[in-house]
Amino acid sequence: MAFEKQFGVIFTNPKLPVLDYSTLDDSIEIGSLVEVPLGSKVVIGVVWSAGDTKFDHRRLKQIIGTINNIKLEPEFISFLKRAHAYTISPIQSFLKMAVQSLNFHKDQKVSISYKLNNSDHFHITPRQKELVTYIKEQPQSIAQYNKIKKDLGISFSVIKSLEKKGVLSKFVENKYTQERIFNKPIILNSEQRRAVSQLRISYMKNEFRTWLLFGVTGSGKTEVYLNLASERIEKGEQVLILLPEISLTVDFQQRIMKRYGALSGEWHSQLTLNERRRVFKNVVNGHIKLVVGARSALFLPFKNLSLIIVDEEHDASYKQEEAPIYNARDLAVLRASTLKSQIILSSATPSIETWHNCRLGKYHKVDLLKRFGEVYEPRVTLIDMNVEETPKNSWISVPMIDQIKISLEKKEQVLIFLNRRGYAPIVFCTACRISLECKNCSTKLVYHKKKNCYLCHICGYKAPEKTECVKCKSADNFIPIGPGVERIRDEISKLFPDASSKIFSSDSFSKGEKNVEDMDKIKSGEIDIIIGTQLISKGYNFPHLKLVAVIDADMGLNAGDHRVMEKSYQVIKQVVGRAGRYASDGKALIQTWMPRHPVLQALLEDHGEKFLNAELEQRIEANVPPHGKLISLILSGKNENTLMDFGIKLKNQFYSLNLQDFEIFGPAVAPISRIKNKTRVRLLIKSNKMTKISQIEVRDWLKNILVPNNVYFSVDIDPYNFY
DNA sequence: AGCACGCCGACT
DNA sequence: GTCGGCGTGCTC
Repeated sequence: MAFEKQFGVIFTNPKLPVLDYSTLDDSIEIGSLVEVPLGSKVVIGVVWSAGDTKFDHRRLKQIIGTINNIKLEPEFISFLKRAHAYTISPIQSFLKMAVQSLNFHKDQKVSISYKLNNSDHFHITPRQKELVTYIKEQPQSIAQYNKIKKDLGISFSVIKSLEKKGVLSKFVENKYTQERIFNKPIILNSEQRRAVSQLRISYMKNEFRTWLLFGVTGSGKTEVYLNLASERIEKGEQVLILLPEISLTVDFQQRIMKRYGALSGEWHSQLTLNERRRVFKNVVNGHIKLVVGARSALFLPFKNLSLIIVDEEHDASYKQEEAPIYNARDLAVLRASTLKSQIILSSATPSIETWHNCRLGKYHKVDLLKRFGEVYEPRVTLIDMNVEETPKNSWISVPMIDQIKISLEKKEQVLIFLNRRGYAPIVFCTACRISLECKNCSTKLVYHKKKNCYLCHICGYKAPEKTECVKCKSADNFIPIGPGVERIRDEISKLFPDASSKIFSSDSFSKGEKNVEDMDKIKSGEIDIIIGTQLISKGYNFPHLKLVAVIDADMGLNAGDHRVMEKSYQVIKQVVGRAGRYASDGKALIQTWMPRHPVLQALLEDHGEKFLNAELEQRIEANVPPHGKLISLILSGKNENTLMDFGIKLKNQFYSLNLQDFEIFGPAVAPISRIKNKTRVRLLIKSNKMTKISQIEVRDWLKNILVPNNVYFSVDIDPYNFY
């Protein structure tokens, strides 16, 4: 007997409230993924709560049905709620990330394969024999239907009759359900074994800790966590590895393939809808045991996730800057805590927050120490640019040129690092003394020589080659100011015309097969000089690289926020770590105008821990995070007056909360005052102490703010950017 | 977010 | 009189 039940359903649209629906389906319960009618459309929702009895029953519409019988686990729902409570971004936005790939209306394509069972059937026709011989030669005696048809040109009936005889069996191939070979463990050194066993023991004691796996580049952190991952996977549990960049997942997949003989589930924003659906489905049903992905993979509804790994946990790419604004590393810790599972944050240059949490005893540190003769670190030399001169429009100093020359003569690979895409960051009209600006933002356009255009690095606006100066309407007086990687390459080509070079940045290296090719060329040493932005500092291994040359170490140090020291140290340390991982004579040259600066001294002395401790002390003294807390409020919209009015209203409301340890700054027009043709106004809330109660009050206040229709309002907890 | 409703000015 | 601008409010 089915009784009508009533439920509240939540949607993926933040503007929609929880709405009530009825159902006769007994299998529908809280957490069920459903389709419901809404207005004139059918939308996806999640059964969220018991129904509201006050709502007129006669007006209820019925739930159409569940989607593939998927039900979100209570643990996962609780994670979404906590993510919402922490970030103050609408829970619907997080839900959207969890179910965004569920366009199940279109049929999913599955590739059908056939597997050979026994090849010695007595009665067999010539065509059938041909097919049997063919399949025998295939790996694991499995062949895809499409491939059989293409290679042999046989008809489907041949396959069908063999299937009837029991020679072949149908096999719905799923590259994730392939049998895995877990018997290729890499031999660990004693340091790695110690780390693995420390983490394993903690796991077996059900301690559910957050670990920082701390070790220099090349100390083998990856092997340590892959070892632990294997143990979980063998038990049938799921493991998630988060990586900071999409481009890394390709490289990482090759590594996984080598080790496990199978691919892991891959998850990032560039997947096609079909791939996305397939991975989603197999994560939900538990077929995919290992997921390697970018930050959004954190919101996949795993069936039985038991270990999360955040590789390069310090990386700023984990911070999503668009709504919902969140830091995947922090939310990963949150998810692990709702799961009651272990989480490993891995880094050679940990973030100050994580370091702080270790010192407080909230997180636990496991070190991978250097072992003499196994891990090499390059010798760092600073080049004082106050002493060295470079000619106009060149940026490589004489000592650096000399070293590059020596390396090239020895056939050793060189990496030149400059954290700036394009040819020149500013294009200046000498007649009018103004520079080219973006049409939609208050930013300068960057000249890209290869693409032959001017690009806005904030909104992506592209101005064509023949763009004119807004004032004199002429394109004849433009000169490029300052260097980007493309310009450095020009300089390199002039200095070393015989050397082959390749630019490595998000422009030249985004997706597709050419990447793999280029990467192979770099890895094989075919390319003499790599010129790269910070993309190159992330996780790649270059076996032939011996010299790293940093063009401008001071670039990041000019930004005004509390993270400049940390960020500069991390990126330079990571890029320096690319050199000489496989040999003892790796070198790093760093050009700087501030050789006495603590960041550069820390790089020179190579005292990572000392730097972290000193930086943490300074933050505490200056009352900035991780001591205390920052919350950015960002208002954007067409009309600056409306924004300022709303900003002032917010400020007054904040004052009436009467909080002791909090201050509020602003409203003020943001440093980048206009993005995508919307004016931006910012406020900053700062707490001097970590008073939990006040924090909750601020959060509760922010959650209930009524935002005017023509204002976009976003809250950034623990901001990274202040523009 | 969509979409309908409705209030007001401009125009075949 | 009718068309269409967009501000307001609802979707169970």
